[in-house]
Amino acid sequence: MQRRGSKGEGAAGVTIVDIARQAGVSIKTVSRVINREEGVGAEARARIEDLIARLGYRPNVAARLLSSRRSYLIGVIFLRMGAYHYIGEIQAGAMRACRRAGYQLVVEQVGEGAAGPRETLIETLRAGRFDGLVLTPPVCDDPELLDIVESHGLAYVRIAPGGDFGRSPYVFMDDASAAREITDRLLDLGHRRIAFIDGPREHTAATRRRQGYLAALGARGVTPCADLIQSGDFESLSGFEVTERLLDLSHPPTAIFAANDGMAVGVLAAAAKRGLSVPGSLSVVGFDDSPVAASAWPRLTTVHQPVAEMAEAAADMLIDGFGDKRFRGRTLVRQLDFRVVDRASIAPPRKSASGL
Amino acid sequence: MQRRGSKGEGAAGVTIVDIARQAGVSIKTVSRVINREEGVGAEARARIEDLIARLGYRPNVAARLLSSRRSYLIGVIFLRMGAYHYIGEIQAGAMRACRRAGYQLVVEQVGEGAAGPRETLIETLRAGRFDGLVLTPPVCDDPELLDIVESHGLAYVRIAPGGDFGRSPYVFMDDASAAREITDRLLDLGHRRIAFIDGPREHTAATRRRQGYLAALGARGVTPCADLIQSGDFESLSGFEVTERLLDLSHPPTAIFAANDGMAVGVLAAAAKRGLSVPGSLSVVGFDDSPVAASAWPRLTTVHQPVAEMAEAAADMLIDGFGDKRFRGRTLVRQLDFRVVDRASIAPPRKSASGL
DNA sequence: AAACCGATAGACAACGTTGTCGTCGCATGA
DNA sequence: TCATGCGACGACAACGTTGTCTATCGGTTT
Repeated sequence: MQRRGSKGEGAAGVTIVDIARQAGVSIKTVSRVINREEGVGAEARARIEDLIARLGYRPNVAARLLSSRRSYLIGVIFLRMGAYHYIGEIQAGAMRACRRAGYQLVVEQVGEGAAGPRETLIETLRAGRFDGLVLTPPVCDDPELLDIVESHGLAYVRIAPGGDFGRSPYVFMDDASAAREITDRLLDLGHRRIAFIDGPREHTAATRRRQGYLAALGARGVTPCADLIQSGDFESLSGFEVTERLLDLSHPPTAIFAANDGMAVGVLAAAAKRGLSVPGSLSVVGFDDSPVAASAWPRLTTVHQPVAEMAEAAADMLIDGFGDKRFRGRTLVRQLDFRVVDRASIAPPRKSASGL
Repeated sequence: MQRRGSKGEGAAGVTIVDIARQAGVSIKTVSRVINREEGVGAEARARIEDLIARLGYRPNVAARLLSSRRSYLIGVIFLRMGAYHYIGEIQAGAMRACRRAGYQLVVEQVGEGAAGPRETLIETLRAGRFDGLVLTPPVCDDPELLDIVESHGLAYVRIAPGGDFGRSPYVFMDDASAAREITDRLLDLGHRRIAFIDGPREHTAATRRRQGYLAALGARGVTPCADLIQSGDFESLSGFEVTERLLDLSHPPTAIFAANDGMAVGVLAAAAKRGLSVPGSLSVVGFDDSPVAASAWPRLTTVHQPVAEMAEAAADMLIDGFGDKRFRGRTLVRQLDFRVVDRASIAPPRKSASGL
């Protein structure tokens, strides 16, 4: 039928048949070696492994899929990919895990264009054959989408889900502790009037960050002042506007903690507009360690989320799970550590304000 | 052999055989319809198409690949994915094209970890079966990597390559014209002492931007002053430092054009530090329309690169090319339009300076 | 009327692997 | 001595599609 593709490469096109013939065994035996199955003698195994290495043999993914229904494909699902800064890191992390285990990573985006997330997800799942899925926020917080995935009988791991924790394996970071720790930084410097800019309600991580903030204040006996807790929508403009209100207060804050970096940049902008130096006259911290945090001015003190590591762990859990009868009933959870990134946007409060 | 997977879904698992049986034709005829081949009567075709739609049949990717060597997989190759802000847009764009044509997008990263880009690329190409590749900078500017791709006989399209233009199809944006146009904005406002902050030498786009800047000055008869052309490294800190030097000049610039947004933010910071209002006392423009540009203060006037569109066009070219005997000898090029994003960081120069 | 044609369609093998089942040789225990 | 069991391995079908080759049919040309 088809001619053997005449690649410019020597090694390409080696099949299991070639190995079998040269090793003087059946293809089934070679298959057993590849898949680490029992029932192959030590010397035959050694001979075959040596040949595989020498000829640079790689199993044909398609044939494998066709025969065994395992695709060695893991999908990462995003909602509107352009919008999030962390997608590169997620992919990089997931890819590390995939490559280690001989898997490939397929990226999919749902909810772009005319069709809604539901439709595109169904379409995606039908078209591609995935062994498992890594679900990112906010996809992983939509019960309806989870239903769809489950109805396809697909294994999946969520990254930083907002709730419904019993439902599937997931990886997460302790937002509350991180928020508490970065608030402590401010407290340690002597700040007492610390404002908090919340995120949108549906973003449950923002809520956990607020709780951490409150816990830190509580632990030092600082009573949180309602005026100082304002809500934003994670966009920098909201950070800007809220800050204007905050600075107009009769007794303005000496430090502002924004629940994400985007809003923190807005805080910086509002301060710049008023000629208020940061961190001299106002300290600012963000959350996420997004790229803007590093290029903002001054460089933003923030919390680094181990995004790549979370994705790597998620993919690892998925791959390990495949051996395990597809997660049957087990619920796995992995927590990863955050890190406070000390940069240049915080300093002790000016005397006048700190005195009190 | 294997039992038919008992999916929770009705439609999954429909094969070409089911369609053929219900339509009362052979599987080959169905195959012809799917692949838009000739030789099927109108009514048979209609009947089959109807069945395909009703049963929600999707060709099995693996079987197709195995049989025809077309994988319907397009790879996008990045170098260190975490590092660039535009990767989400690139993927989103490429995915649009893929989805339209029934392809899937596989993301790959080279040069991460111990192994160099060379090794990981070879490994990647050997493991995955791609129909074609979209190469992003700086991968697409490494002749050695291009050699590897070519030696595998793979079709590829480059996005914004820096040189070696005859070598393959590519898509690009006219950096020079864009730089010229944004410089004209400044000139139109009356600025004559316009500084330019260059990028790192290996970044060929920076060079083209500088040429555009020079061309704009030349067209108005403004002689560029060597003092006003300084080099940076695309990081915001370098923008800050260069600006300090610039502002210390006996005859400082009234406007600064930074070759990317990151450095432009640094310019803004340096101005803020000196209490120089932007755009009142100093106009600033950047390039790229990266996320920081929109959230900086004041919001940065910059050039929007059609990143998503370029990726979409690249994937389209690839897919179209497959029909065409794999690009045999043809060199295709597509140019996409930039757009100057007018925001709040430029204004006419103060009288004292503009007079001259 | 014979020969030929193009349009339409089907039979069958092939792609490269894994799953199932069977066989062989040899050691073990009764 | 003979069944019994076990470890090592092979034969063969199956996965779902496409490529190649061949057959049928109605109409046109000679």
